[in-house]
Amino acid sequence: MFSQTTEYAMRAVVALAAGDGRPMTTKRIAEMMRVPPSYLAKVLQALVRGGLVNSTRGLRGGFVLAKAPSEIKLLAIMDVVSPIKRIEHCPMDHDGHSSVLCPLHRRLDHAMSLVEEAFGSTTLQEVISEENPCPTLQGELQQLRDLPS
Amino acid sequence: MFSQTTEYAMRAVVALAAGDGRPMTTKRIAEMMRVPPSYLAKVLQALVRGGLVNSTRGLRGGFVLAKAPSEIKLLAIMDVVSPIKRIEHCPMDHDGHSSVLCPLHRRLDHAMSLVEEAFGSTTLQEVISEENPCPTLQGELQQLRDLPS
DNA sequence: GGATAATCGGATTCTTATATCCTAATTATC
DNA sequence: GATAATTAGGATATAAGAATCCGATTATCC
Repeated sequence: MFSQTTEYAMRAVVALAAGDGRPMTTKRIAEMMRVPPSYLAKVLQALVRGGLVNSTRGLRGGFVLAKAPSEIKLLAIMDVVSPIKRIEHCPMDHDGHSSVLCPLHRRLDHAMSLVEEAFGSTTLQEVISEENPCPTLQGELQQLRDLPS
Repeated sequence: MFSQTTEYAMRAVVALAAGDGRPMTTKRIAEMMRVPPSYLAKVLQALVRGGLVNSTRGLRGGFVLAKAPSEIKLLAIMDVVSPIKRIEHCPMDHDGHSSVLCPLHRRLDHAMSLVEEAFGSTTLQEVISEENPCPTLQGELQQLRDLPS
């Protein structure tokens, strides 16, 4: 239901949030989060343009979060790569003279509002501080911590 | 956020539910609900295959609901054309040895569950019996009622 | 039984999303 | 200043979704 790009964007931002604050390269994020590296590069560019992530080029460069994880909502990530388009007026009403939605589109829009609400009330901090039973990611993070600086 | 095909499928089924029970042709539904007729034909075929709609060929043929509107949930329509794929296990965990989701995918899956719940608890009957302020559809339905049998 | 109205199904096109690759620009280090 | 590491951006390929078209099939009516 969510686009592949949204998936990758969320994974990337989670990776950065779970890291130690030093810049992470595309390659490392890609390996860590199992994302196609060349596509991830594009997604990261979009996140930079969207103001969620900062990049530094050159040796020892990479990507870091632009704000603290507690300041980043999941919704903001989605908004960058494929924003939820709420239904403003009934798409069957070509003249747009009705500001009230028809029952069908009221339901559709309501469903979207639930998602918006869910992602709008969750911060990255919550996601990374929650107990993490995913063994794959756990292992990767452990390797990261074991790295020499 | 929902596919165009889902939109069209829901519109078509609402049209049938709001009708008088006589078969409606693709053309009429298309005009009524502002859907590309040739594509609607495909969507209707899918709905027939999914068991939500019955079709009769030939003169005076067309499409009718397979069940009463009170027996059809919005979720069933979505399931036919683009079913919600709940996240069973973390897609970053290639071995699939963890049945518990990681925090990120727990959130993503939860958002989907909200949509599933919303559409799973709404019947077509509720949608069509709700007061309908969409002037476009109102007009079309009025025309339909004024038709000679 | 023939003419007509309608769905059905396949083939095709168009558009968008996903993914890859290569070159240019940038920066730390030696 | 040269070198290696890294992002940025453009061009391109591949896949999937959306939409169209047309001939075949089916059913009704006269």
